[in-house]
Amino acid sequence: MAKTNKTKYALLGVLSLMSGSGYDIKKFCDSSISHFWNENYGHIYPVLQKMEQEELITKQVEQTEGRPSKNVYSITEKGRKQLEEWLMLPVEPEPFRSELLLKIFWSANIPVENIIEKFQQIKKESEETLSRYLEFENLIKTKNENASKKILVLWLTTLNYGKHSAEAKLKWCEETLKNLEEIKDL
Amino acid sequence: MAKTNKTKYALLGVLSLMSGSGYDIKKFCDSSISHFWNENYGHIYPVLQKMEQEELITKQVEQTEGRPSKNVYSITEKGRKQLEEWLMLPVEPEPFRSELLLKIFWSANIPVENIIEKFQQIKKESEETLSRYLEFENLIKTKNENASKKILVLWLTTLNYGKHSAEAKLKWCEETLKNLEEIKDL
DNA sequence: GTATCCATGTAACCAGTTACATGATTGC
DNA sequence: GCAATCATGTAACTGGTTACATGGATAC
Repeated sequence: MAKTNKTKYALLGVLSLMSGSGYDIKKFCDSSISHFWNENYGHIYPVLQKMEQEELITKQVEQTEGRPSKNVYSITEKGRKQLEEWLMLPVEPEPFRSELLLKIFWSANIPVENIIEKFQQIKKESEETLSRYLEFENLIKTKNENASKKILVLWLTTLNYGKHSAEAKLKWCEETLKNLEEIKDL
Repeated sequence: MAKTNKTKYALLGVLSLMSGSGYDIKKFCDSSISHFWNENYGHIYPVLQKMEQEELITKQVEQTEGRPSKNVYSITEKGRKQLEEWLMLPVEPEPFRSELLLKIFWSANIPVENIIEKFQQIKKESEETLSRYLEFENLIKTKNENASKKILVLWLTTLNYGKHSAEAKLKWCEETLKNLEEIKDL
């Protein structure tokens, strides 16, 4: 069984909230789900075309004065149904691949100082990530006061995942740095 | 800049510990780094061939009675050097994509009961993952008593990452379940 | 006699990234 | 005058997965 194309559902998700062009969709993604999902034009445009053929979305060309013409896509009933079917399905376990852990695992011959540097860097990045999440949380809470409680809970849940995993990473770095300092002088 | 082929380094890593065939390498991966890295034959064999051409590894054909012939690969000096160069480099931030979070984000029209079920399942999986890590930790500690302290620390560090993130996921599930129960009857 | 292990490989395919190409408008 | 924004797309490429093909040996 071939891997299902999840980009399709990401785009359908955006179009279930609003009609828009590939460009609009990309912007929306960047400002809302970028902490766990990214898309790039080179993929968005062909997938939109394919979805139009499958009648999951429809296209309307919009001409504005002195602007490049815009292909505005809207989700169809069929599209909405397919999205919901997918959403109802249980989540498949996602294979996890980490370059970081791979490097650590094979670092027996690398100077401990180099490994320590790496962990200091990762620790710093985790701290930054964490504070970005906290900021973003406030933004969501204040900007969406009139959104439904359910949507708010769902959106905060995705954020909360980020917070928990950044915190976990941070703790891991601290523990590891302690362990590495211990073996530094052996 | 094209994405660098990390499978190459995974295979070089294994071959830096031991010479072996594609089959051996796969077995090793499955039993040691499978909690953060996976490889499959369809990728291993062609990459091994390519690496041989680049002189990072050498091949020796081994014939045993009543066995399929075996291509035993060994790492060369050049291969060892390339591996170490890569290991010394700082870790690039890894783009993160989560189908789970994508589904949650778009679940505004999905019954809360369905979402709750998903989280119960994920919680269960996290608990299982966590206990597998704990078992594996004991295994590593007892089985590698005579390994160098450094290697032990490195290996346990990769495991520890898994433990921390499984714990974080568990906590996240519990919090989310509480939140979902609250909005269930709205 | 059946399932699993040992062992290697290819072909088809899909997802996703990067670079390239174009060009007008708006804001500084 | 320059950078950024708006806007769409294609081509080349890479990485990775799955399915297919083969076949003897061993363990139950």
